[in-house]
Amino acid sequence: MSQVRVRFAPSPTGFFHIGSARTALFNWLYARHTGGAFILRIEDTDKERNSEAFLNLIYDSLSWLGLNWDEGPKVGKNGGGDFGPYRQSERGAIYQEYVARLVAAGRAYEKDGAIWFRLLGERFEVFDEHRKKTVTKVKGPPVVIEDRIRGRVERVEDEDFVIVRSDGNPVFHLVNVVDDITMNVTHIIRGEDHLSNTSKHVHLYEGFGVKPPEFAHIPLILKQNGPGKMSKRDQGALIEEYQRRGYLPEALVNFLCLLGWNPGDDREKMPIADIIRLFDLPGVNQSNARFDDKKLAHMNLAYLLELPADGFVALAREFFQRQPASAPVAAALAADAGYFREVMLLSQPKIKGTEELPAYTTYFFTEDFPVDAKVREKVFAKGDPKARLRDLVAALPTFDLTSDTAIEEAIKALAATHTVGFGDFQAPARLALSGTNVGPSITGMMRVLGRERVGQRIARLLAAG
RNA sequence: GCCCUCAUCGUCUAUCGGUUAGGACAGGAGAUUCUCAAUCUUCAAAGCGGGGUUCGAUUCCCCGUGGGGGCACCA
Repeated sequence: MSQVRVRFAPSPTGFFHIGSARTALFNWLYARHTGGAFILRIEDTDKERNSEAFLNLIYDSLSWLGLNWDEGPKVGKNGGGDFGPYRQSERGAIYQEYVARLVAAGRAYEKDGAIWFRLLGERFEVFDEHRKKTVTKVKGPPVVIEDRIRGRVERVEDEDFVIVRSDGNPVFHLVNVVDDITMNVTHIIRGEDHLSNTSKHVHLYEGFGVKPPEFAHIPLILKQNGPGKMSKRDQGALIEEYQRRGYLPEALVNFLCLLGWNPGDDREKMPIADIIRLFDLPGVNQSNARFDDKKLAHMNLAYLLELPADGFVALAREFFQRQPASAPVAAALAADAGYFREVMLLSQPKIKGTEELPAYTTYFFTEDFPVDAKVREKVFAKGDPKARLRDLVAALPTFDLTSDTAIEEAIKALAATHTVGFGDFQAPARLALSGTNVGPSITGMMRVLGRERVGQRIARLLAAG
């Protein structure tokens, strides 16, 4: 059995989105599972819509997701593999040669300046109601595709089709097939939206006298609200967005695997090594899957929680460095990495995603933080918060602020002497220190902020009202 | 309009003819806690409809219905 060779063939005409990522992922998984080669081929024949920025986005997104390619642009020193070049814009001569072969064999002909592929079979004219014109149909046997995921699919291709436009540019179907032939691709794993095109492709293979590779058409990802498949314009569709929001690529990859595939049991969160081991084409579902950002967020949370301290701090640092409007944080980051670290570690078990970090931690980095009026009203409506704050300020100099447990003991002792509960101190103190009622443990906040700032903030709240 | 394809809780899915139809996310309730999360317990929630085949169909076949995709000198 020869080596498996799969490819991912995006065109740099737009943002890199979830659907493309999953197609790339399934190809990559299959290559890694079988010990085959994962090829990246850039389909940049559409000169009008191509852009270098989108091309770089493809490289960046794949790299971020951890989908390394064995052949393709940016691999090695010369060209990136033995079957290059890997950008269609550099393969014009190859296409010309293959078209010439078809013409020589009588399987292609020129008409209206374009070159058409000739189907075999009886030909007849018919008026097409839908297109309102007379077309030449060809009566031939159906193309039979033994798809590795959908099973047997039959389809009749009944009209000759253009393979080279009148401007000289070859069309997608032609270049796609020629590239797959010349790159020795063994398995074509692509979205179901290409299933109907496959009959054209099979005819082309036959025209070239080449046995078609295996086909595996994977289900599409549907947008979570409204009808249709997910496209670049849909909410949550862009890989770039998750990158910017500080999602963990491992979490996104794990989530994407579960859209249309499962290990056969109840396992969901699993290391990539396990996924590679268990992934196979027969395990891929046939039905389309709807994107669910809640489930993705949950997966991200699960990965976030088990991240080691250093990893989380590094992630937080990267995230804040990308944020444009976080001057106080940036300053703190530069001035006191230790303090930044303590603040972030306080937040790790509490937040659902890195993107919550700014709102969750601003008051650690500035004295100029807002006080939530509603929370304030609520806190002041119960018990005697001012008395508790005065007690706290008075006792503060005697507190051991080196550990959370010591602080907890101290507050409990203080509460006991005033015959009130821990909560009577917790709520007003939290309001004073953070201006709100959500956040890390009050003991952790006191420890990290330090005696001086804790005293000042409580005093400030007391003075204000 | 034509062609292809799919069909289990709201969502992602398990079940390869016989199950109290299981799990996860989301939702409800409770526990715990120093707020909020997390965590744990728990509740509610599904086989699109109609015909077959079979002792027995969610599972196999057919027809509907519904969803998705494709029908270019886009990729």
